[in-house]
This record gives sequence, C-alpha cells and structure tokens, in this order.
Amino acid sequence: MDVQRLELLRELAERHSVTAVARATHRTPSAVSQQLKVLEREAGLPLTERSGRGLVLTDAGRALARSATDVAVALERATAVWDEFRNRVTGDVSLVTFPTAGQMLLPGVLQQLAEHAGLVVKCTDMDPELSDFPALTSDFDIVLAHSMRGQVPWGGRGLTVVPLMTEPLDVGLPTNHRLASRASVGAADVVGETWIGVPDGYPFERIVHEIEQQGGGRVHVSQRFADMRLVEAFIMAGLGIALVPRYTSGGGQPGRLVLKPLRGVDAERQIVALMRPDRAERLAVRTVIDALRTRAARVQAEHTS
Amino acid sequence: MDVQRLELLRELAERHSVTAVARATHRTPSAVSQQLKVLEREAGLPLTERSGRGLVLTDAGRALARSATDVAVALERATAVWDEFRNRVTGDVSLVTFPTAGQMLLPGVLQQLAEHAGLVVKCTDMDPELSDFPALTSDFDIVLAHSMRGQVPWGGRGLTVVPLMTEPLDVGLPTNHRLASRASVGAADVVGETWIGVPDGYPFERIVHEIEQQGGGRVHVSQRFADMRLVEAFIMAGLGIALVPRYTSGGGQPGRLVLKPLRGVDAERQIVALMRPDRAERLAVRTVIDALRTRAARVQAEHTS
DNA sequence: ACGTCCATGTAGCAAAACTACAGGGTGGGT
DNA sequence: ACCCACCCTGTAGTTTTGCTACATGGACGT
Repeated sequence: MDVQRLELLRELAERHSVTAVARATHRTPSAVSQQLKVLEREAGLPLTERSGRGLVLTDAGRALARSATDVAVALERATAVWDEFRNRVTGDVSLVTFPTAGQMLLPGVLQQLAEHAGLVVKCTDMDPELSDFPALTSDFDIVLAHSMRGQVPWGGRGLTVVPLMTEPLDVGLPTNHRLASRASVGAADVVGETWIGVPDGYPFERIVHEIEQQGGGRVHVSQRFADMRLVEAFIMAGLGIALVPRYTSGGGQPGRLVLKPLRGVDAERQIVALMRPDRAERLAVRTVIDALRTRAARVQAEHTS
Repeated sequence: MDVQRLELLRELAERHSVTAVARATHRTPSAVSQQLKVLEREAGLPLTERSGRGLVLTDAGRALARSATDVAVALERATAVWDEFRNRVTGDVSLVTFPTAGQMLLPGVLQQLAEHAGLVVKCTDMDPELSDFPALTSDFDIVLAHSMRGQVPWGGRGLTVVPLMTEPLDVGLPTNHRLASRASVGAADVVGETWIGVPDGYPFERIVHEIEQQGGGRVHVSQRFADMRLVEAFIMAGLGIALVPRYTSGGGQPGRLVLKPLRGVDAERQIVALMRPDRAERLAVRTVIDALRTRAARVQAEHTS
C-alpha cells in the first residue's frame, strides 16, 4: 500500500473534491482520480461515491482516511527526527492569524525566529468572521484562532490545539466618559450604553448577551465592525463603548481611550494555535509554536506587572 | 521522504547487511544500495558507515530506523482497518515454533483457523538452542518462544510480546522409580539423581542450578538432548530423570513415565509470541495470535481440571 | 436547453526504480 | 603471503510508475 495514495484520500476527506485536492497537491485532477482508483482496486472495496457533481467518501473511505492521518503523523515525526539531528531548522511555515493576535504576537515572534537562517515563516491575516478556523488548517500549517473559555468548536475533528494565552476583554471608554474614573465597571453600569459591536458569529457576541442578562436590560448596538482599529476610533469619538481585548488595544492616541475591567462577567478570550496533527510534528512548525508560546507568555507577563 | 526507503533502512538495522536486505525484499543488492544512497542525500547526513566488508548504521541512521518502525506500524494499522472492513481474513502468516509448543498448540490452532478460507499459515519448527528468538522476528511474522518467569531477554528491542501460557516443569520419572509413588518431590529428593539435561543456554538450565542450590549437592547430567521425545525415551529406559514440561509430555507409551511437581522450586516456563510491532498489526497475524491464545487457554484448562 | 463544473477515461511522455554486470575493498583460509 | 569468497557500489539499459494533455459524459444552475 502506498502512502502517497493514502495522503490523497485524506486530502479528499478534507477538501471534498478531486479538483481541490489536485490544486492543493500540484497535480491535475486526472492524476488524482487515477491514483484514487488504484487505491480502490488495492483495497478491494469502494472508497468513494459520486454525489451529484462531486464525490464523497464511503464509510470505508472515511475510516481509511482517519488511519492515514496516523501514518502522516508518524512520517512527519520521522523527518523531524532527522531535522533534529542536523540541528538546523529549515523549511517554510505558513500561518494565518486574525488581525489582533497578529499585531500582538507576530512581530516579536518573527524577530525571535530570525536566528534560524533557513526558516521562512509566511504570515497571512484573515477576518475571523469570514473564516472557518478548522477548515483553514488544510491550507496553513498554523492557524491562530480564538474562542471563549470552555468553548471548543474545533474538538472532535482530530486537530492539534495549542493554547497560547487567555486575554481579558475590557470595556473601552472615551476618557471623558462618566465611568472613566472607575477602577472597574459592572454589567449594570454599562447595559444602558450605546455599544459598538462585532459582526454576528463573533465570539464577543456571547459576552454582550451575558451583560444583558446580568445588567437587566437590552444593549443597544449602534454599529458592527470587524476591525478593532475602527472600533477604537468610534469609542474615542464618543459614539459608543465596546469590548476591547486588553493586550491588543492602544493603537489609538494615548489619553483618549481607557480600558476598564468588567466585573462579574466571564470576559476572556482564549487564543490558540490550531494545526493538522501531522503538520504539528514538523520541527520548523514546532519551533514557530514555541516562539509563539514564549512571546504570548511575555505579553501576558508585561501586562500583569 | 519516501516510506519504502525508510523501510529499507529499518531492514538494514535488523539484518546488518545490504545483501540480506536485498534477499528479504526481493531486490538486487544494487537496488538497495542505490535507494539508501538517495535517502542519505535527502537526509543530508551519513546514515551508514562501512565496517569491514559489511556496513553499520550511524547514530542518525539508528534514530531514523527507530522512527521508521512507527511509520510501519501506522501503515499496517491502516491496511488492517480496511481488512476489517472487508471482513475477510486473508494473507500469508509465517510462524516458527520450538517443537514442544508446536506439538501442543499448532494442530488445534490450524483446525480452528480453517474457517478462514483465505488465511494461509505457514509453520516451521526450529531448535530453540540454535535460534536467537528475537532475530527470528525478521523472517517470521510470529515467533513462539519460551523463557523462564521474569526473564525477558527480548525486552528493549521494541518487539511486541504476547504471553500465551505458563507451563509448569515437572520431574519426569520412570514408573518403577523409588519416587514414583510420591505426589510431589522436593529438590533434596532429586539432587543426587542422574539427570538428562538440555544443551547449554536452554532455559531449563537455570532450574537445574536452583535444584542444586536448594538440594545441597551437585546434579550429575549424563546426557544432553534438545528433543523431548529423546529425553523421555531415556527416562523410560531408566537411564536418568529430567525436567519435562507438563502439558507437552506424553508422546511415549502411557504407564512407563510419570510426572511429579517440583516443590519449592520456581519451575515454570513462559510461552510467548514474539513479533515485530508492524507485523503484529496485520489482521491476519492478529487472528492467528487470537487463535493461539484461546488454544493455549484451553490446554491449560484441560490440565487443571 | 445551454453552459459550466466536476470526475474520469485514453494516449503519450518523463521520471523513478530495478536488473545485469563489472569493479574495488575486506577478511578468512590455505 | 596469496588467493578466494564475500560484500558493497558504481554504470548502462530496461521496465514500471505516475504525470500531463486532451477528450468524454454526467449533474447542476440559469
């Protein structure tokens, strides 16, 4: 049995289309189709079924794809072994981040990684609301994702999850706001305010609901933005208040925006790295992950002191 | 990185010779040599070193070979998955045994396995004194081996060990022996006797030493045989007494040989199946192992009742 | 009904892996 | 000390394998 073919099956399980697999593996669809056919002939039972214009895996195909992951992991681990022997981190690592995490972590990480001459890290950013984090792992080695505490929407898919940090979400206020002198604010203090929100499906959303429940009222959301820079600009202009991740804020002019911890509400987001388990084994990837973790720890330490 | 090449490296680690690897994998030595060279070039560091007329692995080579095992295990597990889907046990399984275990277990096992039409079990026997059990796992899927309790000469090599049964070793006496009417015998009873032994290095040897220590004397070993049939013939002829595995004895004429448990001496042998871990994953192999275990359990149960 | 998208055949080509054979080095035997 | 046997490794040539390019046929949406 051939590993390359198994790999194709696994890609098919993730991408649901021969053409997509072909694109991802730099082949023509015909080549992929032929190899899958060979695999089926070897297996002696159908692994795929046509479903409309695409095709889906049979139960057997899915089972085989699952075990193909273990093979891939073992293989990557083997190549990592010899990378360790050479003691030189080499290769390309692709990474997607949502903007705030990238701003907070990536510059420091890349500076730290400059010591590895052969390591090339290619970073991209992507709006979190547009992106299905788990799905991105097909195309990127490392996916920086965020979720609320306890909420783990990427479990069960067999992805490797590395927690990087927990970031508190504060209430951002203009300096001339009536609450700006407080040390912290409660749900009841802010429930009546005009809010700047985030698009639907965003993790912040849930906290806003919690504030409504605890504060006993309805939050009025005047605008919805994905970009934090924009949110902060609106706050500073006195057009509303918003939830702002504590470590990420501060692009704006100092002295025009203040952050107040939110009492009694579980307002944190978890920042994690998501990876396909085989990719997580690569030495280059592990090196980047290590850098991310130390950088995240440093950011957190700087803010607590 | 290619799995086939990794596999060759692993075979080389076991067989210590390109020619042997070539034989085992049905290739010419030249082909093996070329592939190993490619692997080295990919790795970027030497994996083998010439040592006299043969060649040995470097540290890096050994490390890589070790992780190649994990790859092989994952791969075999994958093929097992789809064998399970087909729900038909197929393929060849090769097995070596030492004579007594084979006599005791194999006929029943093969009868039980007859229900699997596509399963071909090829059995061979081999004198245990001549054979290095762990080394045999390179050439056979299943190696039936024995050892004394606690003694595990095949640990650390990364082999899969499946315990099948523990068989007591009794003292075999001719029916007209002065101890033949006893229910059991102690070390002091038998230490002065003339013994039929087994060749050096045999596991039984250690027990004889223990008898000497407990009985306080020297055991006189008149003959040394590997074949139990021969040992029993000598016992029945009154030429000596010997340690006889309890479940295996009885080829001879009934009524001319009796077995007596040995009191106070740890006289047992452990019968185990030894396998290379990747081979242990194969469905056909697992099926044979299951049959061996149930058969062994039955033999043990028949004798205790 | 037409165009588009997708999977999959066929033919031809390029790359990879193997065999056959020869050469060079090492160790055991006489 | 010499020779022979053994083992690894090159080179040349062949076979096998996997890919591209192009064409075909079915399914969906407009």
